[in-house]
Amino acid sequence: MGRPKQFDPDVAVERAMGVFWRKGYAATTPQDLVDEIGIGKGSLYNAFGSKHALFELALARYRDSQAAWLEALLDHPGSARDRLRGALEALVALDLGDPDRRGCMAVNTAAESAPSDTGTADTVRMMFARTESAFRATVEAGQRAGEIDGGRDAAAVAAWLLATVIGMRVLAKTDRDGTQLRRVVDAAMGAL
Amino acid sequence: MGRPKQFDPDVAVERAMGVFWRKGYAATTPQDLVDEIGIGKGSLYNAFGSKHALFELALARYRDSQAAWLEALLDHPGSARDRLRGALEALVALDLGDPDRRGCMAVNTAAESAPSDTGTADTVRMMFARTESAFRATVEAGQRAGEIDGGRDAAAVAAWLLATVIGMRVLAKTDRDGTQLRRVVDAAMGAL
DNA sequence: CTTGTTTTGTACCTGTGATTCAAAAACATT
DNA sequence: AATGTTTTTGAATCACAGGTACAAAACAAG
Repeated sequence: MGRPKQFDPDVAVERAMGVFWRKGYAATTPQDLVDEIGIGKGSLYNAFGSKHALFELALARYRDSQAAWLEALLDHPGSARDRLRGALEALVALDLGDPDRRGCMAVNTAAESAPSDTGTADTVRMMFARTESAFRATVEAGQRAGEIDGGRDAAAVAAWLLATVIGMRVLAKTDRDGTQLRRVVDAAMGAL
Repeated sequence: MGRPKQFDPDVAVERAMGVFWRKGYAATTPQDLVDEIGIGKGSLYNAFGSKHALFELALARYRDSQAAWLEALLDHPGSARDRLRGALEALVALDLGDPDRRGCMAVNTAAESAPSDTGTADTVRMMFARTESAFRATVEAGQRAGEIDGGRDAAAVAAWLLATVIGMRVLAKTDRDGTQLRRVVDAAMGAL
């Protein structure tokens, strides 16, 4: 059945994800990719077809891992408010801990490519929808537990939390010391 | 004093702003720019030096016009809450009214270029700071008027409003019918 | 009307982006 | 060992990005 691959495509997608994440789609060159992945151009195009196809794989992988990460965080034991605060603080720590300050790959992609690239826009929308759903479930749990005002529209609160998080992840790219981000978390939790 | 320019540099910067705004920095070519501005390449490079220099001018123009627009909105008569809601709704209308769904050029730039391009990152930070200041002044006015809880940290609330707006402008690029955006406004005002 | 200055249009150039191709290499099957 | 299939390597391709060079053109000053 032919010569076996000398590299793991999953690893290659993951490395590609790192490059696209840091540099953005348009600014990433095939040379950047082969340098990072450690394979030849022929192998890359044989395996993935095009830069854009590889990007879609990388973005889908980002979406899945990121969404799972957030969902796991919100699924922790504890009160709904604590879980929400914990998730926001974890996001702040994640963004501030990244020496490259890449922010969120989905947000970056939305800003760079949507709506002209409908394929990636769909993937981004999908991730936003998953995030919003996770927030909504937590908010509704908080309402049932009496921690959050039941009169509020949970769907609207979830959309607002999503917007807050997206904004934070953009701010993470320009905020140097993180005070701005921490303020956002405090004010958001105070407003909840 | 030499041959006079056959084009208005201000108009040229404004048109360049439109192209960069729609396509992003990396994806915009000098050819795109001369096509849109309607001048030759020689004139473009003679007048502006480089693609990047022109981008900085375009971004600075965006920052000034956008910040002034928001400040004027928040400076309207009426209660602080009404002014805040009015500003958010105006932003929603602005974003949904754009057939290209370009969102906010500063946000797009932050996502695409910060923090690797420190020059543009500074311009973006400057615009964020102006926006945050305008929000803060409005929030403080609301606190003095008793419309907003005086116990809240106005700076934190302003940062949180900034994050909310940034998030909305990213969502504007993927949200098709605008229901998501309107929900964000409702929930944010309800939480204030 | 000459001179000096600045702009303009066109041609040009170098590098690289994205992709393809040919041929050799590494397997499985028979 | 011969064959068929798939991958790898590395060169080659082709267009275009980003910018430069230069001569002609359009002005002001004297």
